[in-house]
Amino acid sequence: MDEVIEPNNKVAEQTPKQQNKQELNRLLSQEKIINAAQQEFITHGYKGATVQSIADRAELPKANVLYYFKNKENIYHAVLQKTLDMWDDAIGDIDINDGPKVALEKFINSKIDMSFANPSASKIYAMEIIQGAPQLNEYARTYQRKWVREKAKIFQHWIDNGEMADVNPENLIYLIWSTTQHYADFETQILTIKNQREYEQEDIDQVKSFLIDFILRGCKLK
Amino acid sequence: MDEVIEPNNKVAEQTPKQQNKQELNRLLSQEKIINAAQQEFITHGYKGATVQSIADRAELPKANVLYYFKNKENIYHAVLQKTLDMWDDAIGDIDINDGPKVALEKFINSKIDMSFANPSASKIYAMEIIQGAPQLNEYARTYQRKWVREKAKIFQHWIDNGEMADVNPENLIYLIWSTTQHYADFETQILTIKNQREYEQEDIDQVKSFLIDFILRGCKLK
DNA sequence: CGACTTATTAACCACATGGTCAAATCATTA
DNA sequence: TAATGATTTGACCATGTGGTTAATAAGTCG
Repeated sequence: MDEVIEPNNKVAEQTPKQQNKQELNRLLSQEKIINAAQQEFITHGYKGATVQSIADRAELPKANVLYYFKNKENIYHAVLQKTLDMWDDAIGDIDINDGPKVALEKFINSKIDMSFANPSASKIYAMEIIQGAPQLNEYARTYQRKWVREKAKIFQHWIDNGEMADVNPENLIYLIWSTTQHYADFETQILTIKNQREYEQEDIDQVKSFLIDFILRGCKLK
Repeated sequence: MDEVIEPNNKVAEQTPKQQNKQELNRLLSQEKIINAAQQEFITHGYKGATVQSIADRAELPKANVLYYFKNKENIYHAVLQKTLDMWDDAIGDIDINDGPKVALEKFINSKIDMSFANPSASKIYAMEIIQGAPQLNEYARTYQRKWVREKAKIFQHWIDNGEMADVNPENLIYLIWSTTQHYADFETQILTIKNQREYEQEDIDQVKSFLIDFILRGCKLK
């Protein structure tokens, strides 16, 4: 009886995931291209990554890549967009109701997870900022500025309430960003110093407990 | 005919500071080129920086630039070398005789000063590492690995001696590196968020006291 | 099936760029 | 001052690369 309102109708108009062979294949190709491009952009920079090298890595002919994305800049934008989406998704929020200790733990945790799970996104983002954020200025100017000021206000509230040490909230945010992202961006350096080929779960756990412990203590929450 | 093989050949090979007009001019041009190249490499990446753009910025004809540096790769190496030299010079050492508190204060201080005084060097270095350190692998493998292990040992000594909290020394070093360099590498982002055009002395002092305070507390030194 | 849309790909091309060269100029030294 | 060497620079060229095109194939839908 509760046979739903739409039995076999075209539901899911929002996300028409795979309707037919063409559609499916198109999405697949686009993703292959974006992933290939991401790697090429990281290792060779925007100008250094050639459409041909992206095509090779995606195992598609160059003309086919240009068929899906009008031009190289378009590919880059797609990569950047994917990066920002991931950032927004994965970024743990800072909830005033959690109180400083739990909120910080949650936040640091999710940042570290993101860093280790997808270092490529972090790297693309970092390079973009270092180069002067030609494409992301607007993003920083609106979205991030708002985010930082909002969260800073929450920290300030806790500080005024005597719930944590009187540290500058903005600098605290930067400290968390920088320390967590460092393990993604400087992966090569850290692994070389540690003489390891890649991170292990143990490393991740170790970093996590170190940072949470250290930062909480810095905030007099421990 | 042949005026001797090497009669009065290049004297003063060590430090021929300024002997004559030519020598002086050569050094001047080389420095102009390296500085111009540094900026171009930061904003456009290795491949994206053209010899022509470097020449323009240095206010020299392209052929002249190629006269002083055989090719583009050579220019890049010079920029990288300058960066590493600066790193080595400016990096405050960690002296076991200072004890943890003073040693950390000194170290953080010099790192921050370096970051704000020469963000370009930090950026070049960061980009190189993010891209997989194609040129700096050897540097990390030998010099840095040794440095980190040496300093980690000093921290461990203090920890064993009960002079500071039992934090992982290696992660502590990364934390200091990442937090201090962040203000150079992500300068664009931070300034955009703060809605400022450039850092002021006040900002530098503020960051300095925040970081020293926070890190010392994290190490239970305060 | 048959009309139509979408996808695939080799062959091209215009142009930017790294690097060379040779002729002219400047500096140094005997 | 003359000889020698260092520097300067416009003109040039080979190559790599982003992007186009056109012809063919594959998929879709009535």
